[in-house]
Amino acid sequence: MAAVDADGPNTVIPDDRTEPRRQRLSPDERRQQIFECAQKLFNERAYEDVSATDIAAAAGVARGLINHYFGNKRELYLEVIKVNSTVSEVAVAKLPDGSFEERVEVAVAWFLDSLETSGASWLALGSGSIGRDPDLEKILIAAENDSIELLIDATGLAERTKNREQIRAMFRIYTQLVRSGGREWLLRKTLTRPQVHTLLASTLRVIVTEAVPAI
Amino acid sequence: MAAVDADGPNTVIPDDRTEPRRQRLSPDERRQQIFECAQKLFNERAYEDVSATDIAAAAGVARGLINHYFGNKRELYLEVIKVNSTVSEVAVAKLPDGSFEERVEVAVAWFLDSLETSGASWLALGSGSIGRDPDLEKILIAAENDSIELLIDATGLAERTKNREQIRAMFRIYTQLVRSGGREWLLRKTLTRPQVHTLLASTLRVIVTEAVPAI
DNA sequence: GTCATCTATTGACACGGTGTCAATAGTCTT
DNA sequence: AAGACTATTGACACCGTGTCAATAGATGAC
Repeated sequence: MAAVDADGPNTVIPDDRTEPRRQRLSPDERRQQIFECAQKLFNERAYEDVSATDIAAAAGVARGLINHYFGNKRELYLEVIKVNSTVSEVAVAKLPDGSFEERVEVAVAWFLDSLETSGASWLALGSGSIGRDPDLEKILIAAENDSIELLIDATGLAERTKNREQIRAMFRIYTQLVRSGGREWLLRKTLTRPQVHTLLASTLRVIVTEAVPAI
Repeated sequence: MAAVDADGPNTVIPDDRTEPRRQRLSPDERRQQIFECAQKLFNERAYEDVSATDIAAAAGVARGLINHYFGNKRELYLEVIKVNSTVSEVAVAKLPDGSFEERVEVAVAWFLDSLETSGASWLALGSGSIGRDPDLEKILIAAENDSIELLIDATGLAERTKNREQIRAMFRIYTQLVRSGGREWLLRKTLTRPQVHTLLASTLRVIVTEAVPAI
């Protein structure tokens, strides 16, 4: 336990007895308050390391109230994840018109650029501490979704509405390749940027020309 | 609770009373037997969905015996993971002499096979407590290294001693592709096995034919 | 201002999971 | 066949979850 301790609620109330011991809020407020406490705890520790009792204590509330508002612990957790994972509306770089190969080159270069500039902390977690820092992780997930849309644009698959979810899945796989490629280049320094670039570009091409058509 | 039910042991013994109700085995045998039951269950379901009681029931044994032999449930689980993710030398030996394409096909098929059999135990790795558990992490890194050696063999790069560490790096990147591909196939179920197979095979080919030579 | 009503909130309960440990009962030795 | 050794058991204590009738804070009526 970090900040909140024995005494209970986040907003610590002095021993003033003007406040009733039982603080009654509107359902919306209470739900929100519990949610925020849960969010904080789930961001600090893993799911199984956070007990409903912990959340209730942090919110200064009886454990049963959690079930009343969220059904069960898992549902609360999923709601936290959901909110954490919502895609931020970040403007994605506009890709130039050009041949397929050119657009792939530009997309890969863009990936590596953004890795280089803003990716130091981003890469750090992938290797060892992926569950440790969910704040970073949620940014990652949002970035991943953005990346997928970028890839769909870059590879000219935007019109293909048929098996969109499967195409997304393939690109989601590919983003992992980008991530681990960046790790070898920037963190372990086993590969140079051109080497990683070659690897990423050729795999992206082959995914679009062979794997996607196979859907 | 799938196959084995109320009555207990895997090797069902008829109501013949010649067998003592308590079957005493050598520690090695018993340990092995419990281990195999645990392995089966952990491959079918996730860690938290398999209770020690389930394992004990499957083995036809008192629950306490699990703790006696393995300490606690988590240690037993780690041992299963360790064995599951250890690449058997058999697999390497099975790589046929043949064209490059054939060997790639076999290697990819082998990867997917071992993913499929490892099944649910693989689930816990990506989502859950990876950074939090150094023991688990160590096991996984070792397994990754084994996979890399397998890939070097399969792709006929064993002789190439020149930039060995860079080749390793590229295959390390590739193993992440395998991992996330498996996740889409087995966990998210967004892709079918043939689809993932196509993706993995074509990317592996292109890595060897384009990315590795570029070193 | 007081009362009645509504409902947010509580706390005790049942249940299931885990790890421990003294007691029990196969098996092996002599 | 008796005794020693130890594999195996089963009950116990503890912890976490979800449920639900009871409780008490707030709100509106008068």
